[in-house]
This record gives sequence, structure tokens and C-alpha cells, in this order.
Amino acid sequence: MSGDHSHNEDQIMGGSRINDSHKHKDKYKEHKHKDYKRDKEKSKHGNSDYKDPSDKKYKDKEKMKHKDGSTEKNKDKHKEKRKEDKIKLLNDKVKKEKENGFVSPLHVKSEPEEDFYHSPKHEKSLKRERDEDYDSEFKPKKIKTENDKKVKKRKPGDEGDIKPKKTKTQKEVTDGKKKAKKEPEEKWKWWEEERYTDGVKWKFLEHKGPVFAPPYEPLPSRVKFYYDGKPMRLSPEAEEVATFFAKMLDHEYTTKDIFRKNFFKDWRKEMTAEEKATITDLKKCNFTEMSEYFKAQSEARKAMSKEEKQKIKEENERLLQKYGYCIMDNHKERIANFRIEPPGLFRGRGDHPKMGMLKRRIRPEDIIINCSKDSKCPEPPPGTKWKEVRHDNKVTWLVSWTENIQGSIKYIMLNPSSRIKGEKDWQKYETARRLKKCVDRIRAQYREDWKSKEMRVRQRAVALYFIDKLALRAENEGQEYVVEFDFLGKDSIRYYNKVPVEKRVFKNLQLFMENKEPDDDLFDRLNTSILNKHLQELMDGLTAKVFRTYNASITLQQQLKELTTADENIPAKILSYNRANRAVAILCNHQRAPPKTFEKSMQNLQAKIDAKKDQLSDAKRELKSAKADAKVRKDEKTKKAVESKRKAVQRIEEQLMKLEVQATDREENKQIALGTSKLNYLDPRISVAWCKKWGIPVEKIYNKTQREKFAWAIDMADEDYEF
DNA sequence: AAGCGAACTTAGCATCTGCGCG
DNA sequence: CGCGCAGATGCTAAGTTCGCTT
Repeated sequence: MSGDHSHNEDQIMGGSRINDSHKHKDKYKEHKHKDYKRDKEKSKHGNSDYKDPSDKKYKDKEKMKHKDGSTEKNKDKHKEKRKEDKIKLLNDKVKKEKENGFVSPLHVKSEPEEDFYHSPKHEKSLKRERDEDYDSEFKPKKIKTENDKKVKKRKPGDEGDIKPKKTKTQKEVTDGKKKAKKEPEEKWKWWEEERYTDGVKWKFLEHKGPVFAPPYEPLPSRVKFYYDGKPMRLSPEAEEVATFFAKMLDHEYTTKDIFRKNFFKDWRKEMTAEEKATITDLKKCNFTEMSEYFKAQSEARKAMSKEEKQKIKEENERLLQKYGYCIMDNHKERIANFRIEPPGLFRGRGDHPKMGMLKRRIRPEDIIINCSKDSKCPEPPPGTKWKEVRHDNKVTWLVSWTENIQGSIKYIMLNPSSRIKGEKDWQKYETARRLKKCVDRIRAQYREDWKSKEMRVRQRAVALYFIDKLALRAENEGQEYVVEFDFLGKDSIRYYNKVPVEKRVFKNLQLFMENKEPDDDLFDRLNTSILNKHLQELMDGLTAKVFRTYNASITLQQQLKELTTADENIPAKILSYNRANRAVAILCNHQRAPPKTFEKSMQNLQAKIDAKKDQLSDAKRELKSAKADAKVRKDEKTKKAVESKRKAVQRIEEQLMKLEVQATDREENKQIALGTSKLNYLDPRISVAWCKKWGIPVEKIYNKTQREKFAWAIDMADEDYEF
């Protein structure tokens, strides 16, 4: 593997970064608000009833802001501002501990790796993409029929026999027209089939439509709402919205001004004229009875008998069976989210200006159905109509609607285990593998470009450097020049990192800052469109996020190689795996708040360990005495006793060690979330190969859902797979 | 060529589930 | 045989990218 830089332990397991970077509630105090400039008031889309005057105001305000910054030309700039990023350059002659030795307190807007995106399109047809993105050795086409290694080849559609794992569900599918085809009893290996090459996503698509949120059930009349101390009966519409608020009473955000203001405004819109006249001050509203009622309800639900619970479960299962699957091109596929999002109060992440707004109930009239012409089109609920039925096989969604908060479109799509998602995922990793082949060249080039006389090129090159390494790695070159990043990234997760950079990069950054106000764009000659065009020239299909995928996967592979020791037992190997995974998660800044129960659960585990230790010393003592006994008696029976004691000791030792490993793992994982990288950035074939190589059951690494998503990888990767 | 919207991926937290334990 | 917890799953917001439009 070529030019991957290796990380030193410090950086990977790194102390300060993680500690510094967990989210904290008051981050906005320091960071001001996440600036929601991107909010573009799309509400025009037929949701005018929710259009909110204050939104407009917000928008206008935004505009003004933009104006004076004179930086409003492109999207990435919006983003930069929005994030309120800062890069502080610090001259690190001052050692780490002296962090206030900033040479230059300049605050410059900058971007985290993925912020330079945004490309112009380059017409790359879907078709081409498909074909080229797969590495030839795994071209399904080839595999298509008979090939190969372990696969007991079978074409989908043949009669089955493999363990009918999914049989039950599969059976029913056949009710429709697909009957003839006889649905495969075994799992369908879509990865062995020919792919579409022309942007077509499917030929046949049939489904039952979405499941709507249950209608509102008015509160029993004994549950009162009080206004200004006096009980008040609300109209069902107003009451429903009030219950949304009541359900959140325990949450901190019901105390936030913006939240309350937005809620109150939207709530009033649902009120009758009289209600509106009466209820003019949210502070005078008392929702506690409602809140108590819901708490009681949820208690009651927990206390339900198991028959009742069973019944609910069965009902859910029925719904799943009916609505949770579709038929796409002769195969029954699982739908990811077949339930429409229920109404409620919007809670954006971070300091969202729209928090508290009413997210309205979606009705059939809001829904667009997508299915094939020759399918049985889903029926809208009696007495209603769909907004539209279309037959667009160039997209993958089955149902869509426009949401009223941001005006964006929401979709119902297939599960990650489906062919359509899996192929795309596979393709993503193939693109990253292609990057592997030319990453040295690309790196060499951007380093060269740091010296360019064209500002544009320099900026592009520095940006690319950050995209490549920054979030993902920090090289240790002398530590003489350090850049400090501090901004809010996706989901308002704080990104905080100090990165040693090469001198040239540092100097360039200083240059970029010359003659600029702290609020100006650091990369003023760069936008995502330029960058992306450039990337596209460097490698077909290259976009900024490919670097993330590549760096994540290559790091996993490297770390696995480095951390796995042949003579370790399985739990120890798994710890190594998790550590490798953790290195990636840290690189990608995948953090989590330490689980609320973390301390407690750690203590529990420690208690178990202590207990196990006691048990072990007991067992050892017994072994000893058995041995002594055997020495004297020398009969078969005592010999046997010694043997069994010995075994017991061994077993307990093993258990103890397992617990200890578990404790280590958990501790190290305190504020790291492994799931995201595992699911989205790590080529699953690396993990599968590792499992095969070391004889680790793949279940130890991937749970059921993950195995379903990565079925293709589990099936096709052998132990010498190399990313 | 920039701006926008559609489509699709990524993300962390909330809620649920089922299993091991007392 | 219920309880509590950890891990699994659900949910939906917030990203990226592409390509169309103007």
C-alpha cells in the first residue's frame, strides 16, 4: 500500500483531541450560532399554510448579513460562514501546553475537509459510472454465472434449497404477479448479476404505499389544560399541538426562547378565533396535567400484560409484512422507512432557528407515489387521493412528500440490504480503491501546487491537502507549524483539532489571510465547483468524500495488520479489531456523548471482574488442595478431580480475561462511536477478510443488520482481499 | 457559471428488545 | 420470572453530489 502515511499512536488514540472535542451543551456560547444561511425558505412548495412571516424576516436578515460580507457568491462560502469556523495558526515553538501562545489570533474562516465540495456537474452518465467504478476483479458480470470460488452458484430464481432463512417473508410475496417466477427461497445474490448501465434503477416496482401516522386521539376530558390558572377546553386541533409541547416538557429545549416562540406562533395558527383571543402568552399555559397523563400512559404501556404486548407486536409484524416490502425486479426487497413521519414539533440539531415549529401531519394528498406502470398501484386510504402517481425508474424512491419546515423532500426508500443500495455502496468502495491507485500522484501534485504562482491553484492545493489529511490524519513533521481548527460540523458536533502542517502549508495560510478581516473567506479564490472540477480531472469519479472513504478504509486495513497478533485468543483479537475501528472513528471525528449510564455500567463490569477474581482464587485453592490430595491418595478418582479442577481454573481464567478485555474496550470507547464508520466508511471486505484470515466468526464483528447490509462482502471477500 | 433542487448518504440520539441475572 | 441493561433498531436531521435551469 502506497503512500499512506502512518499515524502515530498519539494521534490515533490521542488524548487531548478527544477530550476537547466532545459536544457540550453550551458550545453555542462560544461559537455563536450555527448560522442557518442555507435556509432557503423553500416552503413555497405547496405548504404555504405554514409559511411563516418571521421566516421571511429571518431570511432578510440573512441577506443583509451577507451583503456586507461581500462574500456571498457561492455556496461553500455560505457554509463557511455558517460554521463560524476558525483556524488559528499557531506557531508551535510554544509547545503544546502553551496553547495561548498563538502567534496570530487571526480567525479565519475555513473548512473542514469536506467543506470544499460542491461541484459542477460533469456529465457523467450513470451508465458510465456504473461500469467504470467497479474493479474488474469483482465485476459481477464476470461472476455472473458460474464462476468461482466458494460460491455455490445458483442463479436467482432457481429453486432453492439453501437454508430458507428468509423464507417466511418471501413466501408471501408471491401473491402478486410475481408468482410465476417463484421467489428464491435462498438469499438473492444480486452481486452476481448484471447491473443496469443506463441510469435505469429498476424495471418493475410494486409496493403498498406508506403507512400514515395514526390519527390524533383527543385527551380524556379529565385531563385539563389551564390558561392563566383556569381550566380551558381546547379544540382538537389546538389540543393536538399542545400535546406535542406537553410531551416535551421535560426537555431542556422547551425552555429555549426560540423554541417557545416558534412553537407558540405555530400553535396559534391551529387555534380557533376564541382560543387565539384568549391564549396570548405561553407563560400562562399550564401543560402539566397533559404531561402527567402521557407519563402515566407510557408507564401503563410498560406494565401491560404480555398478551397485550404480544398483540401489539403481532400488529406491527402484520404492518411490516404488508407495507414493509416491495417488489423490485422480481425480488422482494425490504423497505427502510415505510412509515410517514408523524406530526410533532421540529427539533433541529444545534441551535436551529426553526426549533419548535410545527411539523405538520402528512396526508395522502401530500404524497407522490412512484411505481412501475405495469404494477398494482397502491391505493390511497378510502376517500382520499394521492397528490401524484409517477413512474420514474431513474430514481430509487417509492414515495415522497415535501416537508414543511425546510421545504425539503422526504423519501421512502429501500433498506441497505437491498440490491439498489448495496450496489451503490459497493461502487463507493470501488471508487475509493481506485483512488488508492493514484493517491500518490495526487498528493505529489497538490504539494507541487502549493508553490504555484496562481493564488487560485495554491488555495485549491491547500484545501485539497486538508481534505485528504486533515480530518483524517495528522502527520508529525516537526510540529513547528500548527493549525488549530475549531468549528461546528455536521449535526453541530464540534470539531476541534490542532494539526501540525508542513511549513509550506502554514505559510500559504498566512498568505491567504493577508489583508483580510477575520470574517473574510480564507479561500476566497476557491469554490466547490472549482475544486470538484479539479478532482474530476485527477480521477474519474473523484469527489471530496472519496478521500474520507479511502482514508478510513486504508487506515482500518493498516491498523488491523499492525494490531492483530497471531497468538492472541479471539476476544483479544476482537479488541484489536475494535481498536483499529476506533482509530478510524477518531480520524473521522465520530464522537458521542458518553452514555448516561457509562459510569454505572463500568462499575458493574468491574464488580463482575472482582467477583471473577475471587472465584478464580477459590478455584485455584481448590486445585491446590486437590493436587495435595492426589499426591497422597494416588487413586484414579483424585486424579480425575485434579484434572477437573484444573479445567475449572482454566475456564475461569478465560472468562476473567474476557471480562477484562471487555472493560478495556468499553473504556476506550467512552466517547467514540464506532457504528458510523463501520457502516459508512469501512470497506466491509476488509473486515470479512480479516475474520476469515483469523478464523473469527463474522458475527463477532457484524450484528444481524450489518450482516444483511454487507451480505455481498461476506459472500465475495476471501482472506486475501486487499482494499 | 452560479444557483437551486432532487436524490441519496451520513449521523447521533431515542426508543425498543431481548437476554442474562438475581 | 420479572428487571435492568446493552446492544439493536428506529428515526429523521443534516450532510454531499449531481445535473438542470437560467
